[in-house]
Amino acid sequence: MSTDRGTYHHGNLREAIIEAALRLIGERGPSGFAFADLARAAGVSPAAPYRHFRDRTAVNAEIARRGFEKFAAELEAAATAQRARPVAALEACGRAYLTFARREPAFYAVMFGPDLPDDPDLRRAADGAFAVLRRAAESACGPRVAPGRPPPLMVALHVWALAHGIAALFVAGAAHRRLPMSPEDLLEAGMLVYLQSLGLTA
Amino acid sequence: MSTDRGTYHHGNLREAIIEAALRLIGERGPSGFAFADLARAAGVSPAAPYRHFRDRTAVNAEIARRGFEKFAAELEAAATAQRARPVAALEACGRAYLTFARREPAFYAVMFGPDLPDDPDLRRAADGAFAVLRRAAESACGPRVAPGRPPPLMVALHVWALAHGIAALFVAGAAHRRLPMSPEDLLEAGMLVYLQSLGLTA
DNA sequence: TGTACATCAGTGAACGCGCGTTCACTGATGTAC
DNA sequence: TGTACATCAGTGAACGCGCGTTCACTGATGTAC
Repeated sequence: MSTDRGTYHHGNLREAIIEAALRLIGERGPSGFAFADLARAAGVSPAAPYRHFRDRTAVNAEIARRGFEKFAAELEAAATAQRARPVAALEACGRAYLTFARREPAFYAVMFGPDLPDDPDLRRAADGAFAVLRRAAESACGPRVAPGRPPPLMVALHVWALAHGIAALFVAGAAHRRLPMSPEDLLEAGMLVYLQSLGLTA
Repeated sequence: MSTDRGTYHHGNLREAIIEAALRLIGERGPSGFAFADLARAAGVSPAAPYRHFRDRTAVNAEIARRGFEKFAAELEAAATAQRARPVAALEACGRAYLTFARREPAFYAVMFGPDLPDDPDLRRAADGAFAVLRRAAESACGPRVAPGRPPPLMVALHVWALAHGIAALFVAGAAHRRLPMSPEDLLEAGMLVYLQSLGLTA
């Protein structure tokens, strides 16, 4: 933020750029700013960011990577807090999904937005987040899946998709999309119906 | 497309601009082009589009509005084809959702993307599409909702969110997001589990 | 049917601006001796 | 502990470009009489 650093070297420009990008995304939406804006926001000459990032896409990739790591950690924390009750843990993951979308709209927008490169590190981070949900689904489903029931991987995908759909439509989505209940209640009700069908209850 | 029209007046520039925008969005993603590109793509001077659209956001709004109308029509057609079996009709709506996302990625990206104004016409069109799903849910749930079961509105929201989540993550989303099954199968399995729980089967 | 005229969609030249990128440079930092 | 030097993060000026927007205009179209 400080335009006057008082020193020639910034010290932590890389971090400052990421922070500036997150702030700008929060204010104006993703792709609502230019690469040069990052330099300006960090109080640095327009050439300086090139020492750290090739271009805007590289900044996005780094933001998304960190976002997925943070996301994975929060899902993990939510699941761990309910580790004694696997079905409740899975539900807690869903809730954590919505919480993340609400509290970190900038991360969320980049993580699931367009303009992301096919970076291996990024993919790994995203897979890591999904893996948390998958493990939660495996615990919830138990060691033996009854015939005719979806395997845990599919359960994880259903929860992911439902939570993502609710988050995209009603949390991160257009502000004018109103809902006669909270997104959390909508998700909880949906998961309840779904999990009951699998013979699982929290 | 034709740069040489041979006539001073274009005749149907408004349509040509919309078409050009859809084509460009399809090729480079939403926000992957400039307002001036639309004039170029339509083979017209850079000032011409101003006769029809204020700016890029206005073009987006028009695309989204048409997209929602088309979307509503396709959901309606899917439901009508199964009108004898209300639960199957609701499932067909879900499938139509995915089909639309796959066949009309440009419309889809704009309809659910950022950069949309809070236009009343647009909102009406979006509400109209949801209304189709809602009616399908009402038919599927039947006239009397058993106590403890979610009301039809909520069922419609669950189906909408699940379909939207699957579409966003695995149809329109990052190409690297792989799935060990088709999005259609994932949705069908999810709806099956969900509807079974409500005592509904197609 | 023909003519005059109003309308308005599209022209094309022009503008100022800010973006992305480069460049030779400068000065702070850390390390070898 | 002091000095010389290599490294490299950040400077600031400069560039070409294309964007968004404006303007007085032109010519096609439709309508009134």
